[in-house]
Amino acid sequence: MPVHNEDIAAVFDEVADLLEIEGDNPFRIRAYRNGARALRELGREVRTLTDQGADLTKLAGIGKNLAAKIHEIIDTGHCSTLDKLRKQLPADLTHLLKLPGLGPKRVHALYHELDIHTHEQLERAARDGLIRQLPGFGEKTEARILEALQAHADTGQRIKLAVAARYAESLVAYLQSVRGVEKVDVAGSYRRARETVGDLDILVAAADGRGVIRHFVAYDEVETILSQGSTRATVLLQSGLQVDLRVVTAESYGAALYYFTGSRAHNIAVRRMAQKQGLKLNEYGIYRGRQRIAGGSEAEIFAAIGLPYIAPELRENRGEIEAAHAGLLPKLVELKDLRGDLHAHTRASDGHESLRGMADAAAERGLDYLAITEHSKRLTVAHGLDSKRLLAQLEAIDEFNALGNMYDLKGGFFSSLRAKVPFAARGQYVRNVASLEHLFFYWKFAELKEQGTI
DNA sequence: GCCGTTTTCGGCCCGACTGTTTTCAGTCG
Repeated sequence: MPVHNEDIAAVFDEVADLLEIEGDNPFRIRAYRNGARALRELGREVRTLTDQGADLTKLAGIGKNLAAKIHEIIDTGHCSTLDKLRKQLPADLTHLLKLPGLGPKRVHALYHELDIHTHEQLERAARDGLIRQLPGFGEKTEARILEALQAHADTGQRIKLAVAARYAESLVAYLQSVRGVEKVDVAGSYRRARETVGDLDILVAAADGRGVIRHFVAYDEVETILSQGSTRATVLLQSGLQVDLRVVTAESYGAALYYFTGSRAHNIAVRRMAQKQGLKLNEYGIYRGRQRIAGGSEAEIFAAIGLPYIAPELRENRGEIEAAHAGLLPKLVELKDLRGDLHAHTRASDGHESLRGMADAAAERGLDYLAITEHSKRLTVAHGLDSKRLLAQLEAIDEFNALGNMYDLKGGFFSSLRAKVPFAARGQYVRNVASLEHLFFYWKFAELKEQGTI
């Protein structure tokens, strides 16, 4: 049976969970979690490395011990450390950790005091009022456990970045309208532009945190307030999306933005770096002793720790810090780098603009070329072009192109026979890049035309 | 359990909020 990185990472995570419940050395636990993350972010199968006889301890976060366990899992399909732990503790105990509000200490108490290791047992005990009797637990905790069990089915869902953007943008607009708010940003994985987002981390600069937070929790779409203090609050929206808000003063804004953009792994690595320089980095700034030496902007933070600016999209501790040190950070593709659009429709099929309108829009966006990719006659609902109309459009395109640089489209217009990708709405045109097939159709079409075949 | 510009031992990121306490442990991000 093939063993994938994810399988081994899951073993390490479970070992970490069980060790945590047993109250083991926190640093040993962290080492297992770091090992799991290293495997998930490796980018290739560790199995191919072992097949090649590579030394796994060369991987960051993998030492002699974890390397041996990886070999064991690949060779035998088992991890003796996990097997041993599972004999001591029921395997399903780790599921309780997933419930918000239940950490290792409480799960430990629930298991050792009340022999609880399943959701069903937990629910029964909570309903019978047994949980509130445990030391460190109370009525509220018991009630929250019941709530968490109820909500458990629909938690932990990640949503696509574009969907998150809809919630984020209206929340940002709302917060910007609150009096005293100086700046608003969405941090976290949203700012790092990950494909999916688990929750929204919103940062606000304002002198009066309490006032901002009062407005925040009163937002229309807020369903539940999970916590509310003077500098932070957490809510659930009606959609189930969790939103965390942090409020800091303007002088700490850069440090806070950096801190809450993460990723966690990136933060830990950079803090270590700062520590070695005798500096302390937290969400309020960079400190030498008690003196704050930076904090207002991210640029200040990077300057203070001696790194060039690292774009949020790169902050995953996957080599970007080393690359920054070496001056080898990659140049990211930006909107302004986009030279052309290889998929566009006009009113001739199901677009919303004329050829001229599309050319104007392309020129306005600074594009060099634009491909018009109408539907073929096969797609009647989209008013696809038959050969006659297609030829007429080609003529029109040729006429436009003959106008030279009037539109400043260096590559000009060109056409392809059909588009398989759905129509991209105006303003979203950068999202769709035509497949090679479109180009193929274009070239072939041009060739046929040159030959006089069509 | 990992790691090393204080390298084989002794460190390991840091702070806010909640609930249960009566000064703090547990959880979370």
